[in-house]
Amino acid sequence: MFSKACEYGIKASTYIALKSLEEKRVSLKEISSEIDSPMAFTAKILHQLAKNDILVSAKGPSGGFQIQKDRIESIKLADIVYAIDGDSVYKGCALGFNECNANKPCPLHDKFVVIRDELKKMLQNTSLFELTEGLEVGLTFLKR
Amino acid sequence: MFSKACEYGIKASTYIALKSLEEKRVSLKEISSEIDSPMAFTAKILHQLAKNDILVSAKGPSGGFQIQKDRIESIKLADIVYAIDGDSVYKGCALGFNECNANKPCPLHDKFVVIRDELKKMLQNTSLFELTEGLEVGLTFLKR
DNA sequence: ATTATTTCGGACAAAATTATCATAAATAAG
DNA sequence: CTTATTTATGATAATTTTGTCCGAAATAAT
Ligand code: FES
Ligand code: FES
Repeated sequence: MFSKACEYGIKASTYIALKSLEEKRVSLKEISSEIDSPMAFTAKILHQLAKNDILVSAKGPSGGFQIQKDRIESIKLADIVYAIDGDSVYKGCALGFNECNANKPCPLHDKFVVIRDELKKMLQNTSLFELTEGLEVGLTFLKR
Repeated sequence: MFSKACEYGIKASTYIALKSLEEKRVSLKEISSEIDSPMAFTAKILHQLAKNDILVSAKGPSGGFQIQKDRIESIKLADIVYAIDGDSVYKGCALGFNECNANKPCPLHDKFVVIRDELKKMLQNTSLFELTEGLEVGLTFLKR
């Protein structure tokens, strides 16, 4: 469904959000340990998210990554997925046409669009804050 | 969403179904031309589908692929996807855990399961026959 | 039987994705 | 200013997915 990069991106963002809620900045090392992801690969993804204005990075000792507290509620999953995987999730054709187009649809178009739109809605409606809620109370997990 | 292999598999199966409705067997060459897919790669996918009892293959001159007419309605997209991509579409975790498990869920679990189940239902309810209907009347297409 | 055609099957190759490594750049702290 | 720490960046490697090639096996037609 999502690329590995995207999965790491979502998990990392969620963890950073969780810590940012208590004003803490977190290092790459801590992040990749907490979400169980390859460190260097995660670094690139975080860099990508920083470029896309989703999180803030700081170099040097006591540096790390953070998300502005007041944005945790307004940053949606869709923003993260878009920053990493682009719009393929929203515009992609089920059967691989370059672009989904209702004027020259693939046989699966009608039924697929319904699902894809629900996925889209879900991603657009789910904020980073929501993802942290279950984590805090030990109801959900970022690694096993 | 689906792998390339799966996309080709669905398109090929749909085309074979379309021709099988008029008792025609179709060659690999014709198939990959009609769905615009790499021939040798398509061959492997068709072979895979034949092994999984979704279509019948015949070697030699005037050989090719066919689907039993009386099964075109009962073969569902889910069967094809399963034969090629396995159960990852149905059991996969949104954030990459080995298996989705409600007892130790990822932060996206609850919202993701809803979408995944709808996709599952859609695939289980959509028959190969349904996909051919639009094709016959020029409403849908297998290539652009 | 021979031949032409077509799927089967395995080895191989290319491309994309995922992951690692080494070094540079920034910066906080002493 | 120097040093230690941490992100940034580009090169490289491993893995997976996608795609190609070629000969083997089957079989229909002559
Ligand atoms: S054209 Fe294929 S999903 Fe819309
Ligand atoms: S555990 Fe991640 S989707 Fe169920």
